[in-house]
Amino acid sequence: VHTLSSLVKGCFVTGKTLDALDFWNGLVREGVEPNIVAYNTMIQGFCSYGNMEGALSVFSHMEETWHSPNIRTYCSLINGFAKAGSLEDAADIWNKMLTNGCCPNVVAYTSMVQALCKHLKFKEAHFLIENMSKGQCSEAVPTFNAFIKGLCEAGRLDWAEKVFREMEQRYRCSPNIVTYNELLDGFLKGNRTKEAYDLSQEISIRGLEWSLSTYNTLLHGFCRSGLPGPALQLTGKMLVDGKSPDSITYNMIIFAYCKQGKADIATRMLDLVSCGGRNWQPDVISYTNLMWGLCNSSGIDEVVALLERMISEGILPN
RNA sequence: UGUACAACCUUAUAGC
Repeated sequence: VHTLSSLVKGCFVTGKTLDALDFWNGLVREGVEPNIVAYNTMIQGFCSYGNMEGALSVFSHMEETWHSPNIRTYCSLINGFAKAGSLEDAADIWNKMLTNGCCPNVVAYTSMVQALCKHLKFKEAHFLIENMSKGQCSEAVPTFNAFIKGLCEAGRLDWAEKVFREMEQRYRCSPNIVTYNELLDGFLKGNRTKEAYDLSQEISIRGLEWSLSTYNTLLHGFCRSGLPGPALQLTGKMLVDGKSPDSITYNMIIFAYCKQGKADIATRMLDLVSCGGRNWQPDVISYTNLMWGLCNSSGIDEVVALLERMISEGILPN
């Protein structure tokens, strides 16, 4: 059984879902009796690819053979359905979990809050959080983060701010850098620049460290507002602070140049950063954006050439 | 020796 779990896990992490299924079917047919770990590995594997039919079929097999799911099983399924945007299915699993006498942990709460937020059920999400025990609340940063993100995305910034204050004062749960990044992004996208700035200062005051996402979030705000000065200043600060840009950083800058009609600069930037010993590889997004930029400023030939270059580098068009 | 990357943040686009 241990071998089965390992094989299945290996197949999933390398993207070979079908092989995972083959191993599973083969060994089960030969009389290997899957245990809870093997079942969870299979279910989590399917869920991580959004293959909820696959996950459910394993789950049914589990029920038919009288194997009890544990909290990990339920978490995988709820999270899978939350990501797939299926609130009803997530709620079904949640209820089944309670029926079977399995108590939700903070991971389960986080996924369920996500599912509710996707459907703008903020009152219900709040109610769910209220149900958590005191001890759970203090450990539930991701749960509050999921809630805050949902509120920000829906433009309910004031509500998000309220949750931000309450999580600490009422629930004794200190925000982390992710919490700050989400709010920062929310304020920037809502054009509440002053509050965004204040918040960015508060991070260091509170003894937290800016993450790469913090820089990227701010950079995106500057690029979006067409503020090349602050944007360049921030990339400078990034390097001084010892943070290496990633694909998100590069793609944002390339796109910003394209939007300004400066596809030539964007092209040079891509070449500069990806060639000559640099370790960045442009991805589909980089190329797509650059092609879009070239469409506006160059001839079709250049665009086609870039497309061919992308394909020759082993990146398939989406 | 097996689920141990089970949950939370940041980038483009077209179509519907």
